Amino acid sequence: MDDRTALYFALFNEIGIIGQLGRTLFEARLPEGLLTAHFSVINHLVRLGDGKTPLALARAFQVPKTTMTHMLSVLERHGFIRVARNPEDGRSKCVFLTDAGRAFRAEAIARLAPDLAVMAKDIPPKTIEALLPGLEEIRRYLDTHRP
Amino acid sequence: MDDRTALYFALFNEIGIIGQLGRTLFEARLPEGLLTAHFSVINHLVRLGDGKTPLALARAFQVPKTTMTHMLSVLERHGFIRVARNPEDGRSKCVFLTDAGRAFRAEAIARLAPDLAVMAKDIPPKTIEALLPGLEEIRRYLDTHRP
DNA sequence: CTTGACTGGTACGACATCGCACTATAATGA
DNA sequence: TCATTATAGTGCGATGTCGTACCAGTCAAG
Repeated sequence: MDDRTALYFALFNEIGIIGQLGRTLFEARLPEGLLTAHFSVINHLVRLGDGKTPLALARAFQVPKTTMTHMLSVLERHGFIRVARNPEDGRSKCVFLTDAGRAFRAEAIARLAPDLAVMAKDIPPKTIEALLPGLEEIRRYLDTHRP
Repeated sequence: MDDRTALYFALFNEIGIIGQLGRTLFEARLPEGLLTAHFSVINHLVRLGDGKTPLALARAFQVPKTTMTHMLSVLERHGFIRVARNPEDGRSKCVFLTDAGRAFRAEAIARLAPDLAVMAKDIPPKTIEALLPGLEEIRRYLDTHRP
């Protein structure tokens, strides 16, 4: 493997490990039976607005639509979302947040915050700020160059 | 959510998305039925030496030992590893790479290299080099502060 | 030794993810 | 209009992940 390949390979390796460890850490703070994947959907709807269709969400998360169907059913069972038919397209639906959904997100973030505060003692905010622009650039690249 | 929490939160968010997109990209280059998780185990054995026990691998990847049992059975079925009993502990086993396993890793990397070469046009190696130290620092922190 | 606690691995069941096939609705075009 | 094609969502089966319970082997106390 040549040096350049090794460099990019190392990047994805580090990111994969951090993602795994971070996910495990976060899920230890979530209510029983809820995963990071579920939180991510709620978080997405809060940040970018609800009313999205299931297919739009599946595309945003780069998962098959069957996976999204299942995730939404879990979220609906917990009362975090409400799924209504799409008035503009009879085939489609629209996903709306409920108050419980917003509360779930707020509480999950509040539960995680202390861990991040501890982490900040070892990894100062300056380090994070320095990393984010590069990571965002890579994310944008991958997002626009999907297979 | 206060600014500092938001900063660290954004970091894990970006890393999660990049991990997801990178994984999808990589798996499109792997043979049918093999996932990044399987490749990672082989890659780990090549880089850090084989002969590890299943439990040591499970800890290294931060997955339950039952998950590792399953992953190893898949790799053994493909002929990529050989599992022998541990001469030093009758309860335990040792995992060894086969030639097919090393070949699988080499081919997977070769298949991914062109994608990385294309990526390098938009995201120069300099950017990656600038990111890696910070990411490694975060990875080490999380690795030594597991729940 | 023998007993009791501990550790490495696995069997099994529950849930998550995902590909395939199918239905219902929409859009297109002859 | 009506037939064809495309799109949104779901049911189902296969596989991956993981918690619990269990067995076999090890270790430590006595």
